[in-house]
Amino acid sequence: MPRTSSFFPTLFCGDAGDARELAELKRLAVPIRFDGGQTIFSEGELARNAYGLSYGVVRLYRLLPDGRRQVVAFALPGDFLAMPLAERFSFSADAVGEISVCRFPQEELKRLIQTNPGIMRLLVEFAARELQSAQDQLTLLGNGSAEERVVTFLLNWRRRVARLTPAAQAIPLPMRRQDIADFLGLKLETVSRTFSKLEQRNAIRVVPHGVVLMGREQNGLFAGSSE
Amino acid sequence: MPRTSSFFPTLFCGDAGDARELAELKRLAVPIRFDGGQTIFSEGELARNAYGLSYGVVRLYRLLPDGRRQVVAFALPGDFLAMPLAERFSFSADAVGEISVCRFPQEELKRLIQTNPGIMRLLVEFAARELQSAQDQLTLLGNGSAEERVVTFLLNWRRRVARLTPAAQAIPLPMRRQDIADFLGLKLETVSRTFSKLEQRNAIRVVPHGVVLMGREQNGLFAGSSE
DNA sequence: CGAAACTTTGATCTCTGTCAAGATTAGTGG
DNA sequence: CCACTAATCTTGACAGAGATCAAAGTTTCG
Repeated sequence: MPRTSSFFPTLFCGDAGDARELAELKRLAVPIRFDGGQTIFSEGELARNAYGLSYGVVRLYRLLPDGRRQVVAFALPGDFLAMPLAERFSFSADAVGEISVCRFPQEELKRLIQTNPGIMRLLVEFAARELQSAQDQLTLLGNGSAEERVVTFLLNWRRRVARLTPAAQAIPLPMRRQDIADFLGLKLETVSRTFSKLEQRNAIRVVPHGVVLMGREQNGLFAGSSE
Repeated sequence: MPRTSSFFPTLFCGDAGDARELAELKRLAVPIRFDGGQTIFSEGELARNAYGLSYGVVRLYRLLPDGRRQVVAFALPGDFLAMPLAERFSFSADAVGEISVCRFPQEELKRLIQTNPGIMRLLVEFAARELQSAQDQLTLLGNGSAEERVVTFLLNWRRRVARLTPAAQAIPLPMRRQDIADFLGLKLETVSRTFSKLEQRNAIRVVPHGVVLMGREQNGLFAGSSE
């Protein structure tokens, strides 16, 4: 699993944000660790803190009254787990395997953002990227067959993971089949069957905690999500 | 159809943004009209201009290589048609019936935004609202039956329209069945059948360019989108 | 008035969901 | 370290919601 720079402020600012702004952000950040399965925050809760991911994978999801679940996104290091500035969380977040996050006191972060155009800028860009990624997902759920959804998911996931840990033969899939299913609007049996079918066709190989994409399975199916 | 304040800058700023910022925004705005069916901009195009909607309805959509279409959102007065600051449009936009927009030269708008924290703030909030609305839609497409999708669409649409034109017995539906279908990830026959089924059950009445919701059909199905 | 566009309705098929049983993996305690 | 249990994943059989194909009805507009 991604073990890289491993500090949210650095990852979030990238090369942009000037040194002073980065320093300010670091000053507010409180590092915290969570075990797999633990909940960082829940839908509807007052957003006293903001969270940025340093290490690991987080699933962001909504629960419907009748128990159905929609995984809205999987967060990776460098992502805010929710838009800061929002009054309340509009989804829940929990750790997929062990993670580390940076916690920011909401009020102070707000002040920091509103007085630093550079950070504000990064935030708008982050929001725009998230929005586009959500629209990609929308397009996928609105039009794609089970196979298209799974393949597109794998390709997008690989791209995102590769950015963090360039080397890597197999694509790590730390989340459960159920998580993937809830992300793709399918049932877990369908996800499982689709994996099997792709494997029989030698398009992928299913390994313990991931998959290996075989021969240039570059099915450019749907526009790739997030940037 | 919505005939209200009818000027984008005013609608966008609401009560927030101070007078000077609003004046600046007005100064950059060039009003333009389009007929129904005309395209304002297309996916992939360089974003030389930004557009804000003053009057009418705009469908924002993506086309897949094989001709399938996903309507990503319907814009109403007060909405930006796309995030300013983006280099290129990530979807196409065309008029549903007659509309008026404000066109802004991208570069100057960018400068205005980056020097006015108030406007920047409004923009972040707009982005956050759009993101949440996209996630609501995701949840709907990932979990909802045809009927849930249609009912949720009607309720959300009514809420948004009501904000602009408070009085209104029937909910206006200026878009085509095909547009609704492509928004909800269904086929137009399914949308049509679902309308018929709801009508037989006396939940709605289908009228020439809209529907009337009958007796408290307050099916609080999914979290209501956008804000 | 008449043609084109749009909508509704019908008949059938298919993909995915549902229900159920096995197989595999992970985790625990002896 | 192994046996045993619980959790997760895979596979099978069947059913159903929505897609597809086709035709009739309605509205729009020149």
